[in-house]
Amino acid sequence: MLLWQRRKHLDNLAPPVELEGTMPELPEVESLSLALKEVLGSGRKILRTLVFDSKLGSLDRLAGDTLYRPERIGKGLYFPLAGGDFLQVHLRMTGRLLHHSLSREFLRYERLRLEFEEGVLSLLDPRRFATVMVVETIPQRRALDIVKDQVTAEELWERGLRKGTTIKSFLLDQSILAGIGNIYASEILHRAGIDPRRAVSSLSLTEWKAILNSASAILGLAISCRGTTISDWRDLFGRPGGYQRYLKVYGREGKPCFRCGQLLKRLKIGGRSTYFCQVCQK
DNA sequence: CCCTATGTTCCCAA
DNA sequence: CTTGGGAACATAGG
Repeated sequence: MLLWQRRKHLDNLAPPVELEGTMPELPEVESLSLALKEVLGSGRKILRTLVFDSKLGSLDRLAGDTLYRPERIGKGLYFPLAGGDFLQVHLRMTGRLLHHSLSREFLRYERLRLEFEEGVLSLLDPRRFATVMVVETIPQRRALDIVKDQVTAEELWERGLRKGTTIKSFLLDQSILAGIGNIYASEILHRAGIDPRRAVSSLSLTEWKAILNSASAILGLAISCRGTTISDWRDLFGRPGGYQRYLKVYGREGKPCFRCGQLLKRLKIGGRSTYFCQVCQK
């Protein structure tokens, strides 16, 4: 409300248009990245920048610069700028990007708008956790990315031997494996038949191969579905994703396992809800 | 009022 | 040094 009033003071746009928020993991951010590559082509000049939330800091220097197709690193997006810097975007819990042509309407939860000769790129974020900043370099030391890199079971097994945590927490550790979030971690372990409470150091090489196969299949399918829409995820053009119909355990506490019929359990691991089947996952 | 939430960071304790 | 717990960020929905 405050944002809208401030916005209204700045410019003379129509009242807010209602649009929902999001919550992106690797497949969702990858879907945005692929769509942005189409939209931005070989680079698009930013005609005007509108910042509606002072939490984002000053992004004035973007106006007049050229925005190029982004690279996804983990759950983050890095857009090269003509000047050699990068625009770093992380959507956190509820951030969302929308490409549209509603040049005169202020969108609900809109925090940032980049205007191009054709179209508008907006950041929408109800909870205002998303971060946008201009940085000089992209991260050099990178975590392993199951979609972009040739990750082997051997290297994960070896990394896991030295850790004193659970496989669930290990999969969510962004400094080791980039991009896996809370939904896909539960799904990956169910498909692999691994109990999320297992000590990561106890996993065999064979079990790691199962986890890696599971992760590749699930993340790949989720990308081709343009992500998972449980409540309100939408892609760059406002369309829902399709992976929700493939979810086997996430959000299904007390419902029967599709594989064995056992009622699914939920517990907290590392402070996050974790869904699994006591029978299928050992 | 209670609880939950697809993420990350920070402080503190074991 | 590591790990986990809890709080924080801020808002909506059940």
